[in-house]
Amino acid sequence: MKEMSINIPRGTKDILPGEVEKWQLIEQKAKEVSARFNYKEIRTPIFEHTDLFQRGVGDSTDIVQKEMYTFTDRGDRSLTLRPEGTAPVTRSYVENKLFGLPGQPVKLYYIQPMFRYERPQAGRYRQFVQFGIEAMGSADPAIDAEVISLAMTVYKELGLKKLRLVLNTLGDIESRKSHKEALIAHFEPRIEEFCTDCQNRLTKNPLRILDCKKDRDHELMKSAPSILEHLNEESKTYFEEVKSSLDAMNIEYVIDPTLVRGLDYYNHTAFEIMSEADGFGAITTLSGGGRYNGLVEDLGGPATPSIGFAMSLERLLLALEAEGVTLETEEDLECYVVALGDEAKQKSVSILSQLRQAGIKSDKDYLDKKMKAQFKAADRLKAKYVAILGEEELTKGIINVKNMESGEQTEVVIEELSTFIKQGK
RNA sequence: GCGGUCGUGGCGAAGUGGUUAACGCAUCGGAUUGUGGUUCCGACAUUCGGGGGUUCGAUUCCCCUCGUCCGCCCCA
Repeated sequence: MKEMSINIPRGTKDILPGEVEKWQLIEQKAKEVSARFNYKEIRTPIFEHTDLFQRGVGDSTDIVQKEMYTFTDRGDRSLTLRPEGTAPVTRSYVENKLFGLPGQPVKLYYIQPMFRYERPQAGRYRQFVQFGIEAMGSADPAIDAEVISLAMTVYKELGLKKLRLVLNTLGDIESRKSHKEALIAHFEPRIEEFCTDCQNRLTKNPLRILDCKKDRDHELMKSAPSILEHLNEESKTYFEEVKSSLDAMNIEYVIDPTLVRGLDYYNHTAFEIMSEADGFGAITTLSGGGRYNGLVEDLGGPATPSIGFAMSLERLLLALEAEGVTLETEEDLECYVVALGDEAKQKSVSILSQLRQAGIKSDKDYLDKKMKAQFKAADRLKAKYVAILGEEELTKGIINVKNMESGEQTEVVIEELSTFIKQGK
């Protein structure tokens, strides 16, 4: 590297040919499954007003406190590269009055890059791509199950097997309040025994103490009041119906009462899908989601019960690799045109054009290589056929077509080259 | 924000305080003139992330810096 060269920003990645085909494949799968479940794509801007995330995601969250890419534009507006997809989609839903569309609920999906300022490590990047869906305008527990099912379908159809669906409920506002009070009462007397993070969490969001990895073995952790004990009848019933809908689809899950999602807007159903593949790394969460019945209203829209999830495509790719799933992405060349001499080279341009117009994947040499080197190039590109054009062929008005697998060579009238190759398929 | 690891040609990877920095892969050229995948021969780092210091002399020792990868926090 020369000292003047500029390299890629930390936590970002170039996706080069050879790798990009895998992306195309999983994106295509996400889109196809979404369409099958009747979700429509939505695209929102890469940046939004900073306020959107402060209000939507929550001021107390790590995302807002320390991970946002925020900048001021020339008009002195504070803007932020979106760190997640739900707040922007909700903003758009409200702004474009999608609640007034015929055909409710509104079911949307997106595949877009997200940005968070964090130290990169395996499965964590500063720019990463999330595929996510939002089902807005229904409080039917069956749609919670549909959302989960959609995520699982994408994973399973791509070939992942070692998956673990973790399910929890955070209850409605009333249940959460009751649980929160119980948690504070439980931890407060002995909070000095916990890490400083937990001490801060006590007042801000005591739910997250349960999520602490440092103090997980503390005796108060095990005896902590569970949300499940504080669910009111309505919340309890809701959770039961989500579970029975999952059962009806034969989707397995484990209940984890300590599962707490990191964003403020969640209530009722919360879930995460993890990879249990060996050697996956420290971060095992492939996707996470949950219900957010208050968010639309918080952002100025009508009360709109909604649920969604987001999955990281980077982590999906890691999981596929960890499970040894190979994606079929190879596409060989159909025909390579070898031209010898100036006249043939000129002619090869129109021949290539003929092939490509006929839909045949083809190429030629542009480095003025000798015949032997042209063959090597054709070989490396795994060309099925090589069409050879030299002086002899030119005078006869034909082209020699060699089948690279069999070695068989055939004289073909130039005008019939594409027809000949198509027949060979 | 904290901790660990590493940084030699396009890639992988040896190496030593001191004349020409192994090797493998890839690439390019050649092995009698228009035919590939095998084989053989040849070419390919004035330079060891960057800067400074120690030294007669550093890629190898020290400091700083940048970057990588991994982990913590938290998450997708």
